[in-house]
Amino acid sequence: MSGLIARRATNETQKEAKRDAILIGARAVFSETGFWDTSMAMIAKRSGLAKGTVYLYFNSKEEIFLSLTSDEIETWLDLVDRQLLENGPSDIDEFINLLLVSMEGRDSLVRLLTLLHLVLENNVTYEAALNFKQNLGRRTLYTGSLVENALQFLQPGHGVSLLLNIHCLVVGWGQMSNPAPVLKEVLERPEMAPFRVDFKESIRVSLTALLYGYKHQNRSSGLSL
Amino acid sequence: MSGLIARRATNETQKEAKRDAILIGARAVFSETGFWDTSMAMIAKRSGLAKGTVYLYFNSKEEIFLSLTSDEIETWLDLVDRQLLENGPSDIDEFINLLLVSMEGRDSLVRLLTLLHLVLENNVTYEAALNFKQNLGRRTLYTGSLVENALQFLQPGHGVSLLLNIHCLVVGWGQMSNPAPVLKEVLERPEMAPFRVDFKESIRVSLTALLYGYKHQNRSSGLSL
Amino acid sequence: MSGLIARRATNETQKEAKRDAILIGARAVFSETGFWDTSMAMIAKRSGLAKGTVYLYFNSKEEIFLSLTSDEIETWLDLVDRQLLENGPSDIDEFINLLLVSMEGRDSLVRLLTLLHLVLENNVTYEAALNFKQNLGRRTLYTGSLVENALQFLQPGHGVSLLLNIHCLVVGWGQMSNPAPVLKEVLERPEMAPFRVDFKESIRVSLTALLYGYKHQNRSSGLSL
Amino acid sequence: MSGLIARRATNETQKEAKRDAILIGARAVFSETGFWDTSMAMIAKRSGLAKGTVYLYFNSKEEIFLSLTSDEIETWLDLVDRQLLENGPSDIDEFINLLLVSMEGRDSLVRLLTLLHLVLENNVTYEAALNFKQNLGRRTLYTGSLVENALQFLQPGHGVSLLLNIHCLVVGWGQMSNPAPVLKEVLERPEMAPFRVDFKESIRVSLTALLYGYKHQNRSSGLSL
DNA sequence: TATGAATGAGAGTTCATTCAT
DNA sequence: TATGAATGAACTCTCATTCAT
Repeated sequence: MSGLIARRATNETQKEAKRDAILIGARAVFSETGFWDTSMAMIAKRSGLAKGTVYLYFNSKEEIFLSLTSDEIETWLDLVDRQLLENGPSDIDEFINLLLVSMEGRDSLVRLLTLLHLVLENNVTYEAALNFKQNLGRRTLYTGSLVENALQFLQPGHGVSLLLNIHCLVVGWGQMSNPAPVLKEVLERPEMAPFRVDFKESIRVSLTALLYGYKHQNRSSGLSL
Repeated sequence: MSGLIARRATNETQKEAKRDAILIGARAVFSETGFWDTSMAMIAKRSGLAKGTVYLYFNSKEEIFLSLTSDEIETWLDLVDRQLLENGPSDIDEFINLLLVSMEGRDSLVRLLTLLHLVLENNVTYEAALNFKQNLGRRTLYTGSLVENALQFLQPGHGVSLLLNIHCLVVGWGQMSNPAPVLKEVLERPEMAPFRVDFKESIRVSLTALLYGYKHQNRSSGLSL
Repeated sequence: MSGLIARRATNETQKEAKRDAILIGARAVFSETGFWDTSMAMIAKRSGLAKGTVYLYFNSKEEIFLSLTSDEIETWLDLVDRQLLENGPSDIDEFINLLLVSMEGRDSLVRLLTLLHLVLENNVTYEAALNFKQNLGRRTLYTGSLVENALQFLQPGHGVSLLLNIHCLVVGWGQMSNPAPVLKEVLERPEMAPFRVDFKESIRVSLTALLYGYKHQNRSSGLSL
Repeated sequence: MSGLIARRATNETQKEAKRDAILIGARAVFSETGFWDTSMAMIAKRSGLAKGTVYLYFNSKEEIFLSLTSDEIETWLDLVDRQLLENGPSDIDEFINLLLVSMEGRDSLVRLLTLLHLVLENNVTYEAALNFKQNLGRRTLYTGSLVENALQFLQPGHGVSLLLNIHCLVVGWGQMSNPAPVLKEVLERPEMAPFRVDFKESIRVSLTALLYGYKHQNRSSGLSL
């Protein structure tokens, strides 16, 4: 009996392993070749599977992307949660530091977030989109509540708003600080200095102003976020 | 007669007119079909020209996009400049109102900015990228200086930084508030309410906090942006 | 059943068969339409395959050509070898007869050789060129040694040189004796008589003089080829 | 009156000059880019004329090629004629030397001859082909007769045959000694040594054997060429 | 479940040729 | 006569997707 169950479990495990193999392969290829220039064939080859097999697990390149992004966001949120619970930052600067540290070495997350919006425009089924959004929605609500705990001046519900705001900043500054090769070359010209941007520093400055602004507003009035 | 586009452009003015015809066609197709799904053939057909003719004026779909974006940004900056000079907003809320009004009806600008970063990753020559950036760079520096005049608490050079910041917010909130069709459907579910976002309102809130934050910082200390 | 080409080639033999089907189709189209005016689409259609399928087996029209040429040359060399071993020609005239007989009905070989040099100028990868040359190189060295056996007055190594010389004559006279349609029409005019050329006869005459010349030189002196 | 004639003459001269400009431009582009990869647009640009203008003088790229080739062959034949008349070579080796010297620095002639046969397969009108062949035909008959004078063992009419034979050798060895870039790389491998070929040396060896062979045959019998 | 051969629509791009100016 | 803008057919090659094995 336990043998049977084990065998079933093993099969499930094997399927999970194959899914993971695809995701791992896809992550590697995306980061090397860029999302738009990678084909399903490349992902299959990198995963050590046949093209047809990949289609047994994902309906499209876009859904692979979605799954990958979901994982990366969750991992990051897990880390943020842990830090919020452990370190209990009590002021804005500590909170921002915590965030910035949590983002270190997560270039690929930034890249994925940057693409996310556009990837969702094609080849994504309702089911996949729903699943993605519900997962992350729940996850975000939870982290949002932790954020509200950390930053006492936030009104209820504004933890999530802040997270969305951070998402915007990450996407916006992420794009600007990771220009395409041609642009990079252009930006190296001396007159382009005002438009060269450092991701971490930009996030820090914007977020600092934003949070002090919120705090100030909430103190001086009941202005809603 | 002058309104007609010449069958055969024989001077610079007529060529400019033909270029514009292509840009107008392209804008229409981009907005209906989305950038990624429009082909040069579609642009040509919509402009009433042969495929080969389009290639006489632009090297690629991407360069058409760039030209279009450049035009739209400039038109918008022109408007902002005019408003700043005429209305001379003297406080943050007036400034933000001016900005928001200037953006009304400019959905296509938002859409273009949202794509800009990714479009630049393909088929754009150094020359095209340089031309684009230099034009806009100069333009932005000018508007930046006007902004500094309007918001006296800004340090020199921070006008441009603020414009970049606004760019980030526009891209970030623009993406979130214009979800792809599948996502839109998903977001209509009741539990998704916290993630439904209104562009104008979100920009207003973020920008307000950001600017009050800046002002506060600059008043209380010499903290650099 | 074995004669049929499998819908889907699942093993090496079937794949070889499909490759052959493409080559057969290509040969037909080349000879009807001429190499320069045939497209991959035409080859695909003639082979009863989809365009994409042809690309699974060959990287370009040029590589199909190369493969075809390689096959035809090898078949011809095989025949020459056999004849040399069986008939053991012992004088120049017998040798030349043997060669001429071996070329009968090989118009397509002549045509291919005539184009070979130019086809190699485009779309041929190093690998394809290397493979082609190594195969034929080995093959030629072998036949060259048989030729040396047959014509005792040849010095070691001169069998291959003679084969190259023959190649030159075949290409040169092949071009002249197979003029393009317009030229053919022009050559029919009476005053063009001196420039009308018969392939077989021209080869015979040139080769005879060439070989008697060699023989003479080698007898009277040690003059190297 | 003379003014009118002069003006007409000038116009004719100008037309001739324009024709020449095209030919000079074409020669340059052909030698840099190769015949197959040059377009009419490139020839026009290089000649400093508009595309349409080129079509006023030539019907196609191929006819430009033909005209160019005709010129180069004639120039070469002129040189050979002069040498034959001045130096009056009386034996085979002197004759061959004369020929080889006359070919020095004429790589472009060799290249043109190599392509001639294939170029004639497309876009050449009957008139152009006729004109080409008649010109060169006459020219060749004359040089042929001079050759017969120089090499006394040649029968009447065999001067032209010899010239055709030389044409064959030039084309054949010309192709082999000027391999396409890929082939060149392949031929640099050590095992390819037997297939590396020097144009001048190969021509000399082949021609020597050929002529001694002819001479020998004609002495010992009445065997026709 | 896994494979990878086969498909074929369609994208980008070029260029000989025409013809309004 | 000269121009060069405009054309559009044609070509190569890719790749998501299917499906026989």
